[in-house]
Amino acid sequence: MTIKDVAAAAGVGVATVSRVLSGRGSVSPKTRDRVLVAVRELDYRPSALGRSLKLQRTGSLGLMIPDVTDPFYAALAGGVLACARTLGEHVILDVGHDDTAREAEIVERFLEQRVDGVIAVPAGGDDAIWRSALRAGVTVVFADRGLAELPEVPAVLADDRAGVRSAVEYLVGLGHRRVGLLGGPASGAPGTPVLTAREEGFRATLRDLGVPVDDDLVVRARPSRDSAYAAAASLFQRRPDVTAVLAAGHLLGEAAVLAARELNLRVPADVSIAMVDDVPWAELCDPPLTAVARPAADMGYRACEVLLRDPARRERGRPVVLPTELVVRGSCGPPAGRSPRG
Amino acid sequence: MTIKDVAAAAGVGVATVSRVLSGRGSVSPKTRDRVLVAVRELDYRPSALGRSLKLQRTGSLGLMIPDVTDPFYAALAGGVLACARTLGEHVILDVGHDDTAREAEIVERFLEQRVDGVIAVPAGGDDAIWRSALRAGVTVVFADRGLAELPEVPAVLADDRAGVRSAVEYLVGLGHRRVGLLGGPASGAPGTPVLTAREEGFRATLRDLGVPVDDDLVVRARPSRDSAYAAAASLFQRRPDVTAVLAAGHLLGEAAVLAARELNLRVPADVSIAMVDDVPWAELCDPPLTAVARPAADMGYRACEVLLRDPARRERGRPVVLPTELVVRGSCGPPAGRSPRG
DNA sequence: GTGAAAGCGCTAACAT
DNA sequence: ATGTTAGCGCTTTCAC
Repeated sequence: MTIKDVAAAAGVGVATVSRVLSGRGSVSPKTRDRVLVAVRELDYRPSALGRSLKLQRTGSLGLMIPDVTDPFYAALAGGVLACARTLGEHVILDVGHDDTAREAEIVERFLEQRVDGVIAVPAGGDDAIWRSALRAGVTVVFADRGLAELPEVPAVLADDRAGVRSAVEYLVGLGHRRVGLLGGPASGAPGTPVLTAREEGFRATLRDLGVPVDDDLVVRARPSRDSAYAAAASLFQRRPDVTAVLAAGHLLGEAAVLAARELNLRVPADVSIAMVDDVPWAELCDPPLTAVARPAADMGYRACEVLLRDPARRERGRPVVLPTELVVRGSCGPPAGRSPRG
Repeated sequence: MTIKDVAAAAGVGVATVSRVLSGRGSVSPKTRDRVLVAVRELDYRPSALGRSLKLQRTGSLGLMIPDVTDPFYAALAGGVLACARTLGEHVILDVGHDDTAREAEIVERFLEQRVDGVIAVPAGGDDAIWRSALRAGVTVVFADRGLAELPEVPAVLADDRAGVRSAVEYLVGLGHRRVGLLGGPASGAPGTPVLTAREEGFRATLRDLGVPVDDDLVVRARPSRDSAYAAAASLFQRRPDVTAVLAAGHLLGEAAVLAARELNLRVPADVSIAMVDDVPWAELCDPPLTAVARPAADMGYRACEVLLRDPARRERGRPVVLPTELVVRGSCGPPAGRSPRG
């Protein structure tokens, strides 16, 4: 079924069919109807392939996230889908697993597909991919993480520094003096400074509040559940004097909760726990976890908007920074110390 | 940058370039190199549009799930992506939110995009969409839910009945006699018999075990958090004598946990809770929740395989049924009764 | 081994 | 108001 068949069936030229279907140009009501009838009769569906080829525009955008299974990125993807829908675009999704080689393949594919734009949560450490995309003429927008090497690529970020600050201020306000940070790129490519904003925010806030920063309380995990758990458990064991810990991501928060439970530490009686990323389980935990909510869906939505309808913002490469919110629940309380080994 | 430019730059015909790039046909090593050099020089990337148009095959498949944000469907999507990757396809993702009108739009778009196939978790109640897709010649595979009206569409399902059975047997084995079911389409379109397999499995198992089925203990919620919570809370309040409850989905499980907590019911001392779907938070709960694990990622992977490389299986419409597994954690114990109103 | 040319389905400029 | 046609970028016969 092609436009030709419809034209033949309706006894008109292909241009006319195109005109009635696209609504552009003028056609007499009579012929319009004839065409419409033929379309229904033949169950005709215009091929996006033909159109895209002609128009040099596919109506599709590529979305690359590290992992669909991660509730944060899933929410981000949801935001992108919502926005894309309102703008009449569809989205090609793929997961890079923070592996630059894989990311390169994915972006390459996006380019071959001639997507109208790309939204990506980049692993970092591979500006080559993105430069190549830029050279090819696709517009790229980063979400959740920006790349310092590529200031020309607009980014939509959460205000991590402020988020961490609010959490640390809350903890210190509760009376904590020895608060640990469970950090490191629990998500993010190995070796990249992805999460340093959080660690920096942590240190800066402590400093501002006049609380001494104990480097021994700042631990970094590699981006795996095992590593996160090991980091959390070792922190709790090595330093029975920590009264509060801030996890710089939901994987790390999960590890903290699990490790505390395993070591029979009561939360918040023995140790207070807070984390960055207000994922759904935070509320189901017992006690429910205090968390810094980053607007994942909004970030996705916004990134899509910037990509598709904000050329102005796109030009000047200043990132869009969205606010975070501290959601206080029951996992933090005043410090009470604990006997060594809980 | 088109194939023409490359041909010109290399001083050959476009056919030769095509041959080199596709690896089909024969070209002398000399010309091959010349072409390859030109390709790199010009940073040429073949357009999937042109190729797809010619080949009548896009290398893409449409994936429609109710919600990316739902950990179960996110995992399913992950499985599809993994399989698609190995088969060299890319996936266009969209979310239907169990709204048939929206589903229709999405499928329509898939068809216009000329996807090679569609994987969908259908809301049900709209076979028109799917018949139209079938008529258009696209292969469709359902995942997670099948449509009775469309037995000709292959489906990849979890063995819900067996899963529920294992949970009920476990509960009854623990000594429970008054076990409630939190059911209804907590996910699934309103009014569809989507979850009835679980309810049926529940009743059948109880019957087989010689435990009387109390209809009053079987409650159905609409697919929203609020409705699920209301159903759970009202069950607990109305029937202080229930000693165990099986939630037929993770949204319902969440509601059960929250309601129990709100009503100060201790788990499992006052009431045992188990649920269908072993989502990540089940392990983070306190106590960790016993759950029937359905292989979401496998289902996605399998659905993709069936779609792309199992024409045989596709023909005979028997669904692929994947096994579930009961993951026993700490949320269930022997019944102990509780004083009215917890 | 290589090139010319047809054609995939569509839109838009041009002609009528 | 409507038909004819070129051409979007590619693959693939078919000649040579």
